[in-house]
Amino acid sequence: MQDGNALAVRLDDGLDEDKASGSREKGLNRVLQILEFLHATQRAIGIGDLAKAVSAPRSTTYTLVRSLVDAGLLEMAGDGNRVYFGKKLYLYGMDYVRGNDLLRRGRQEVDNLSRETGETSELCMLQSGRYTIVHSSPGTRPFRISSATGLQIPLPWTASGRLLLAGFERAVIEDMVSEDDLVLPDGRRLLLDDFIADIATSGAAGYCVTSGLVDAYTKCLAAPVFSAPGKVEATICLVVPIDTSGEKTDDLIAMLRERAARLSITG
Amino acid sequence: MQDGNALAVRLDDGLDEDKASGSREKGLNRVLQILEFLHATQRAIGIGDLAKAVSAPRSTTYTLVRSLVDAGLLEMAGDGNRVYFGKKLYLYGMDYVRGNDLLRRGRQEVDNLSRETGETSELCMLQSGRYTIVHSSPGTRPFRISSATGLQIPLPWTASGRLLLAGFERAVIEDMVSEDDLVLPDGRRLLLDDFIADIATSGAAGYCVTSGLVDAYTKCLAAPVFSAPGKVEATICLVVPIDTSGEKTDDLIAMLRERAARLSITG
DNA sequence: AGTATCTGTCTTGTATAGAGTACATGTGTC
DNA sequence: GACACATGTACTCTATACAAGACAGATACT
Repeated sequence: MQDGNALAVRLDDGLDEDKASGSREKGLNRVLQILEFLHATQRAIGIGDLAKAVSAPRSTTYTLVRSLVDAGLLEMAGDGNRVYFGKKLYLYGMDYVRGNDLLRRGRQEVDNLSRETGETSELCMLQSGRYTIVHSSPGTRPFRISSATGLQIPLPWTASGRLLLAGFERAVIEDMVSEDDLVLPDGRRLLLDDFIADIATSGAAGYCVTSGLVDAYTKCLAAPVFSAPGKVEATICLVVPIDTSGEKTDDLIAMLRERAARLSITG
Repeated sequence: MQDGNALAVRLDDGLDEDKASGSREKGLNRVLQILEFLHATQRAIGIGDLAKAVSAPRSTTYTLVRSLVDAGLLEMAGDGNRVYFGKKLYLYGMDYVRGNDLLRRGRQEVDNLSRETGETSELCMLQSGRYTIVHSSPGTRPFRISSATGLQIPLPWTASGRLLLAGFERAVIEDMVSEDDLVLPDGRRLLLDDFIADIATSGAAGYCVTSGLVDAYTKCLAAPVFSAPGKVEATICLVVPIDTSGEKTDDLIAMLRERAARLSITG
């Protein structure tokens, strides 16, 4: 592996990584970076490469990985000297689901929706200032739009993003959305003001539709799930072909809004 | 802190906790203890209480929890100043499932089994030297035997435990099984030699049945899932009423073994 | 009012965890 | 065989992360 950068991934987001560089770094932070990196790459990696990837000293990485493997948060992957997430993280994740009504019911509802409509359906939330697909159910189309659970996408690219930011101060939104986030995959550039206006109208309307934003062939319908009046905790959304008729789209939106309302906690 | 033990939970297992006590402790270890404690208690807890529970200084606990909350591994629970597992752990857990064929297929198979037989079915694995219920599907009996995912039970109490230890050295087994583990819930005491003999016969037979071990009313049927010839990676098991007829038991065992074989990777 | 017990933040000294470096071992290539 | 480049472990040295304690603000009970 001469290039080694085949694994290059955006890490410099949630945790501000590099700072003054050369300096000594807290072990816990290194661990958080390791986990974040594994989440981004979605595959097992050798310890040496891992050290490079999170730009940590090799010796440190070895000791940290040993701790994590002993604790079961990481596991040595089958073929020898690679590590990936471990069973413990799965167990903790299940604990989270159990303690979180919204997630549990939301997953169920999303599965139902995709089965009933045949379209890809997703449950989305804000995760440390970023849009995250928390659960996704594929739908039955021959060429289905796949998007992995846990994928993080810039907020302005999505319908759900517009709903999730409802009620936030302008300053907070500016903080969450980087310049890069405003550039769509096809190179087009959104204006921050337009985006903020979209947020307001979507919030008022109680749903949001975006067409051809992340790609040219799909349209995204989303409805907000409230954890308290005015507070959007999550969204459920459907990804449909962009040429879906207006009538059908309206039906799906109505369906989506009804399900979202059922999931909401109307305190 | 004279009492404070309302929250006392067995923590002194995987990680050897107390050691020389008064001494300074690595932040990462404290974090691992915190996660383990939350997993054991299965509920949100105040930061002050958390500090007591893992016997860490309050100030340290505050900083660690802040880091973990910022990273999304923990979340402040709804009502104010309590913490519990966060979304990130769920996402990491899903990554684990995705990267782990056996777990993914095993969950599926267990769900099928419990639907087809109506009995409680479980997927079990060794997790840092302890028996762990990795996935469990309830079955349809009016009074069903419930056992939570992630629950850890002494190996000698279970049929799966006997299969999971197949092929291990006697010394290793002695190391994994404490004196307490040999005492059943009703007070009866198993002999280590008998247990080790059970392991051998179960391994040879390719299945294991235990009756009335954890409680007087149930019988546990288990079959091994292999990750390589001779290496037991997991078990699938059925929990049935103790008075299930011999004939029906035999049928279920045959079914179980067939499913387990299908899950196995026969290198 | 006074007392007691929380929570959350901040500051300071020092034990120690992390960084750097070296070395033994393994593997592939020329 | 010599070289380049991995992995995994072991060793010091010192910058700093942890621990302890003080502090202000809440809440609660007498």
